[in-house]
Amino acid sequence: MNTLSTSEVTMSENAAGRSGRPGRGRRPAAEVRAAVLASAGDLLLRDGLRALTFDRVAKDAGVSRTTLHRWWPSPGALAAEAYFARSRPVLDFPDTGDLRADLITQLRAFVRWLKDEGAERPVAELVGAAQTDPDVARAWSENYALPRRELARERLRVAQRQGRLRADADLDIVVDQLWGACYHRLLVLGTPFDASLVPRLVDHALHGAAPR
Amino acid sequence: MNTLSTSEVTMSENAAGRSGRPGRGRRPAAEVRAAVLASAGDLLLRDGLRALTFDRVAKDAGVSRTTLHRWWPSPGALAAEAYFARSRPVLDFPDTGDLRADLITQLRAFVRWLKDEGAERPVAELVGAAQTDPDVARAWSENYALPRRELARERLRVAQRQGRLRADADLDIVVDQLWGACYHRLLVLGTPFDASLVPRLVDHALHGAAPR
DNA sequence: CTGATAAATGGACAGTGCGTTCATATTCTA
DNA sequence: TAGAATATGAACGCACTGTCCATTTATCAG
Repeated sequence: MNTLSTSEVTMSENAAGRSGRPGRGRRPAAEVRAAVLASAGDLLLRDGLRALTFDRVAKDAGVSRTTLHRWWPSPGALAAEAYFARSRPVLDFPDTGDLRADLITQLRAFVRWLKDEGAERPVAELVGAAQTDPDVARAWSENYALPRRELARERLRVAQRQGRLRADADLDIVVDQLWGACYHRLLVLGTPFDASLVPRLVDHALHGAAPR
Repeated sequence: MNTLSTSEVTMSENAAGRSGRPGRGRRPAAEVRAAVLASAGDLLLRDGLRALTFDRVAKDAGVSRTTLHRWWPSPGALAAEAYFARSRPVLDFPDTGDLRADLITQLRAFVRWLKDEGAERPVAELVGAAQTDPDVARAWSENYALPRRELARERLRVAQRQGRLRADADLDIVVDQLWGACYHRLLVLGTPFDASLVPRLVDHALHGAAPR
């Protein structure tokens, strides 16, 4: 059974695609790029990563497939770029002086981004593709994972200097235990969770599970 | 550039494959199954999940491609089964009475399994494939992720009853923060780690990062 | 303004892999 | 031992990638 048969995939001619142009010749780079990213983003959100092929993007964006091969090494890499182009810029990490509150704020925003803003599937699929596609892996770490981890680390460093974290605390581990717990459920276990998990998660990371 | 060109993939005729048989007709089920799983496991370990196609497994195992379609819904699902057939059975969780020591033992075994026994790539690739292949997802959670989480939870429950964990501790979160931290680095960040991480990880989970 | 360069286009082709069907030969089982 | 189950080879259609090409047009340097 082909789970990706053509009939299942709705093909909505993209608005940005090919506005009544003639057949051939060079077109403005910005126009082409915008049409491609728009179509790729739509496809990723609507039908998932497996539906995002060069063939479909080319048709939907009104662009030659050759052009896609020219600029993106793989459909996955295009998907990653399209997703980042559309998702919000990285949020600054708040610093209200209250570490617990700031961690809850930021982590809750992360969970809501996943659960309420439709990021869950694209994120899971992109991280998934990154495991076998080096181009996706690079795009993901450079554009998303590592920058965001750095923001978290900075906030934790400040807290540590202020004595709100132990001097010997390993800040990378704290990050891994906060965000990694969410990714663990999302990617590895597939068990549900929502923003109500966040305060408990932060309290566990700050105070541990052992008796005081 | 095709990173999977035929020339790069060494094709080693599998030992279990087709020992000088005639062309047609039914063959012993056990023989066929063993040859398939052996070839699939070899391919997965040697060349990675993307190289594990029905075509290649069929040729390498000396088996008809039709047979593979009959018994496995996708190459990913076959890869998952092949990997579990070859990896060690789930280890019992030790209970020496020392929770910290037991957690370190078990988590260290996990990290060593990843890093020293070649499980890192197959695990990452299988979890990756699970994000877009429901059959892989099911095989992974049923055969690996959920059973192992249950073992960890049981050990934690005992500790909690003995007062070694707070009564209001969330045991799922503890699991997420221990194993999830490793998966976070493996899958999301792609940053290196080894068994020396484990004791710090356990101490953070037990006592938190905040000052006492 | 103009000529050189860069780039997008449609078209075609081969290669790989999936999914399916079929008649046939063989094993398994009741 | 008869009938059911199933592995086999072969073939076909389909989707997608990767690559080439000649042609047409945008862009930019001088």
